[in-house]
Amino acid sequence: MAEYAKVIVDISQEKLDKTFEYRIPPYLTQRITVGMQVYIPFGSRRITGYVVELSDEAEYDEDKLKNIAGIVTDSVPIESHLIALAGWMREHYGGTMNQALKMVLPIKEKKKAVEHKRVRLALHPVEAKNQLGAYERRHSTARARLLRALLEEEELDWDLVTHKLGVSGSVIRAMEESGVVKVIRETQYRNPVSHLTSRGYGLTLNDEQQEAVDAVWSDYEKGIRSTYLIKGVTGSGKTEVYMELIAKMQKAGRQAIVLIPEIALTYQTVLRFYNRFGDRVSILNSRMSPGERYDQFLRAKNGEIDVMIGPRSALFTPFANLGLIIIDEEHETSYKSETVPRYHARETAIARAAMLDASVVLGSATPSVDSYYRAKRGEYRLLTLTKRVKERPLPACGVVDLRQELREGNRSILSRRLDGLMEQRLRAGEQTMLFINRRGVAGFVSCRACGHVIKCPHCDVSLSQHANGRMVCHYCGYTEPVPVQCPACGSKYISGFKAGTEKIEMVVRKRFPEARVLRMDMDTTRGKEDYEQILSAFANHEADILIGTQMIVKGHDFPDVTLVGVLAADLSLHVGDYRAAERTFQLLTQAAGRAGRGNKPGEVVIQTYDPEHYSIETAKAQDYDAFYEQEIAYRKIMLYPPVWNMLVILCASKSEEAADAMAAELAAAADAYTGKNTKEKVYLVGPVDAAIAKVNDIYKKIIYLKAENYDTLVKIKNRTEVYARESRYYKNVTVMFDFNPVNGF
DNA sequence: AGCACGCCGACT
DNA sequence: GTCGGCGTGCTC
Repeated sequence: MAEYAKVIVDISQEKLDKTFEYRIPPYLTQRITVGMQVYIPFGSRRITGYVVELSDEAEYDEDKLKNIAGIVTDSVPIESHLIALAGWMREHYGGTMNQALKMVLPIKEKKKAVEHKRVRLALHPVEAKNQLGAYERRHSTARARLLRALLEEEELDWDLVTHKLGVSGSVIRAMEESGVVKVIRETQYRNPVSHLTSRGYGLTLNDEQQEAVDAVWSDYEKGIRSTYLIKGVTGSGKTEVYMELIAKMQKAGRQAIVLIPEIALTYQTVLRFYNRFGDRVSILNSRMSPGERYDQFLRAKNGEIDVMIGPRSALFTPFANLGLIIIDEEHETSYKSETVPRYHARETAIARAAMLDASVVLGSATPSVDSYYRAKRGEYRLLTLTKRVKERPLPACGVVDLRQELREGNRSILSRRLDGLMEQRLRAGEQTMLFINRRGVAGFVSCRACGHVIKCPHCDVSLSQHANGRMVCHYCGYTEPVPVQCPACGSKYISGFKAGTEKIEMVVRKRFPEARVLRMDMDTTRGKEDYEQILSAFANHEADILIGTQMIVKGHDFPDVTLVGVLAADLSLHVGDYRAAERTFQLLTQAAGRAGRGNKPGEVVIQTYDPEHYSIETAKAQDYDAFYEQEIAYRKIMLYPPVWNMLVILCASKSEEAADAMAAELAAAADAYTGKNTKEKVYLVGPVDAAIAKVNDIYKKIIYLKAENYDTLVKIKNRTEVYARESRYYKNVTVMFDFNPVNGF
């Protein structure tokens, strides 16, 4: 029986991100297991923590060990494997154990939802002024500082006070006790999800669908657990395959998790699952409060449900007998977390499945290059669906060369072809969607006459325009001034590309004054409701033309849309990262998929300065395999993921000197380490400035490492992490790690 | 995070 | 001296 326990303190603070060792009193040895929440004496107080490890021997000084005081019984006991999974995530993605645990565990404290603390002036301004005088006379600088700020603005954010104003928590508490300020703790409650009822119907599968089900199920029955990639064209009925597999799992007494991109988690999608599984299904979404999320997790834990549908975070649903994890639209970049731990749901799902003897099914019409590569190598099993359940013609897809347009005197955003087709649609009472991909476009520099894009001579990525009139490579730091003439054709029409949705809206309104136009982008969609509202208004044909960024190309069916225009397809091609071509192909394919969802045939117009680029040519032909072959060849030559693996180390600091110094130290440390300790070749680039070198006065420096094996990079990360913690800059510099980044960096 | 401890300037 | 404020460091 284990006598000692390692406990992680239940406070999310980096300084406390380590385990503390406790002695297990004899009366508890039988009951304590990994994952339990326990009461522990900590300094002079008593707090709670989680048991993360049991051992027979003490590592820490035996004399200093204290006893575990008891078990927290009203908390939901958590599966120990979720803690193991948190450990795996921490190891593989960096960050702290606490951050990983917070991600994985159902909300810890039952009552306390997200608490937002604010500091408020509790006195009349007149009294406060007197008090301020008193503080100043007493030289209570911190108190005076806070009070002065509160006289300007009655209520301040707690974080703002503690960080920006530099007033510590103890000072605020003292002032609260003397009645000068009041700390407001507000919790946000939100409405629960509406309930649906089941119509409980089964379904018949076609041959292909049945084969896919059989492939997975026969493996399952033989005790084989694997990862399956279902590559199924749009409309081939992947969801039916998922549901059939879930039903089989359900009969076998095991549960399933279905991950769906948040954006596709619509009423219709959920309804299909409800229709099949009734109230054995639950959903999770980002609008739910931690409490609601906790309730759903509780239901899963209590065995009230068998299927959980939700975005990335639903992966951590605490099912007792999880048998299947499905990831729909597995190519979606939203499966990669952008906050620490920067985990990828696909990889993490596979890790969790391995711990629980479960299977993983990935599905996509256009799989990620990563997954397809793994499937082709036999790491995943590839299953293909080629037949469309409802036979509908693919939309006709045409490419317009914008260089040609310019040569022939058309300088408008709309090509003549697109313009003409839009007019036709308007007359026919059909709808048009115009799509511009603007995200992450850090101002690449291109020639409007010949389409030439200025690239880094060393890195094969486009240079980004910076405010100082120079262009910078975000991979190696190479820099040169923006040229006045195009180096390829000599034209003076060379500049950073800018064309926003607002500008397009203006142009369209002017050109088609009679049309009803909707615009959807970051500016018009403040909240989730705006988003839904605009899309449903358009779906109800309350407008003729919808203009938007990538948010309009995902989810939602618009039966009356028969024309989709992609205004500048290459915009996403020149974001300086190695996934640009993949992202472009995916976006074009999705955009094309919006045309002709109803009975009328659709048409797609792709406008571009770079019509010969393979991602555009293959998207036009809707030929995934052709795209994949070109793309994987490029990744192989450049040793980019998935062929090799990449680790990005980010150093962020308010002080540029500190960030530079830390980055330099870490680069040197990583370099020295790889030279000595890894047999295989490791490439290190940097430190260089991040794509956005300064955000909110925080400077960002980046180091890139490439190695064939992921584990090598994990080792380097571990080594660097330790090194960073020992550095004298550690206090002032945040160090983050990102493996195989997906959304640029 | 929160608490004790110890330093330091101001005041009886 | 000593009182109170504020920064620092530690918590198994």
